[in-house]
Amino acid sequence: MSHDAVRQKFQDFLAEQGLRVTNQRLAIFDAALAQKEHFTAEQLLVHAKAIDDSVSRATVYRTLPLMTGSHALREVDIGSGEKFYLRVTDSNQVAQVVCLDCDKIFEISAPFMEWYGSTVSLKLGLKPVAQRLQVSAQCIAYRSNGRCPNRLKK
Amino acid sequence: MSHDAVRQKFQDFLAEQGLRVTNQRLAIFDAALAQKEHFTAEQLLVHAKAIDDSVSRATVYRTLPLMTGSHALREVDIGSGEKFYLRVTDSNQVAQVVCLDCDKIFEISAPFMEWYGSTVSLKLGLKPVAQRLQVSAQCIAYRSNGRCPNRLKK
DNA sequence: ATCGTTGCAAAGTATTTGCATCGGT
DNA sequence: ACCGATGCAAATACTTTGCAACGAT
Repeated sequence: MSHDAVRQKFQDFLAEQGLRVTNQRLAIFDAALAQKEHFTAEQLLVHAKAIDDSVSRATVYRTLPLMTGSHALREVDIGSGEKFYLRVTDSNQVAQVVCLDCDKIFEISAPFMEWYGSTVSLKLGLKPVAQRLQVSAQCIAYRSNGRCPNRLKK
Repeated sequence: MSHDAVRQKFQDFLAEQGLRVTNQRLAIFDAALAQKEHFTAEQLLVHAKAIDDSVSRATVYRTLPLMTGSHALREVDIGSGEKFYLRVTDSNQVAQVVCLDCDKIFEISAPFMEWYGSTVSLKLGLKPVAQRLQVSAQCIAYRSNGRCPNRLKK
């Protein structure tokens, strides 16, 4: 789906919910969709401010649930204090592999997850809503020579 | 394994690390192992205080990593702000099913998880350390008649 | 002209830390 | 006696919220 189509879908979502289409919301939306990798609320604020300087941190936090609610973004929680977000491309059947050395998050497909969630939830009398699988791992390269090929920060 | 055996293992772990066996650490340990269900740091503080009133919040937070490090407890993060802990009984190959209606956490076995973690991590050049699978679901009973059989709070 | 939306700063929530004192070894 | 461990309160990190001004419909 093109950017414009996804953008339109977001605007339709806002309309359906009786919410207004504001410049700030669109700036945050465009900034979010431009990200190729996982990003935090704080990083999104910086990029959104570059588009529209009037965007505030509060509005970013208030807009993120709207974007996940309209399925434009997916929330990725790796249990590290802050939450990450990622543009929705394919399906929800993805797992995250988090490198403990370089903090990089890899997304990989996990086609069996949905089946598993359904099977197990129904057995408990529950209706599955979402599932997530996260693998924590360490760089083999880092272990052996002290350098992590994917290292970003620190 | 009996409580005494696990307790001894914890004390051995402390000794190995050059750490001291204090009354506070033992009170926190005993309180944690007495819990049958998932608990938070705050809940653990209450129970540990009942055993030894001198236990403080800071010591609970400082002791939790020691207990997970010695594999007496397992950390369970459901992405809800606070972390949960659970006594280790069997293996690590368990997944959590979280009911969005009643906040109850069900633990279920997921024997394929470890295989999956290894396969995928190695493909990325990573050494798997841990994996977790979490399914979010809703009570079917609650959806239909407004009551959740497992409801605890709220 | 409404009434939802915004920015700001203050508040909230979960957890961590500095420091003087305490207590295991 | 040494030096790690503790309680307390302050600090931190991320996110949420109250409120008066703003702006989309």
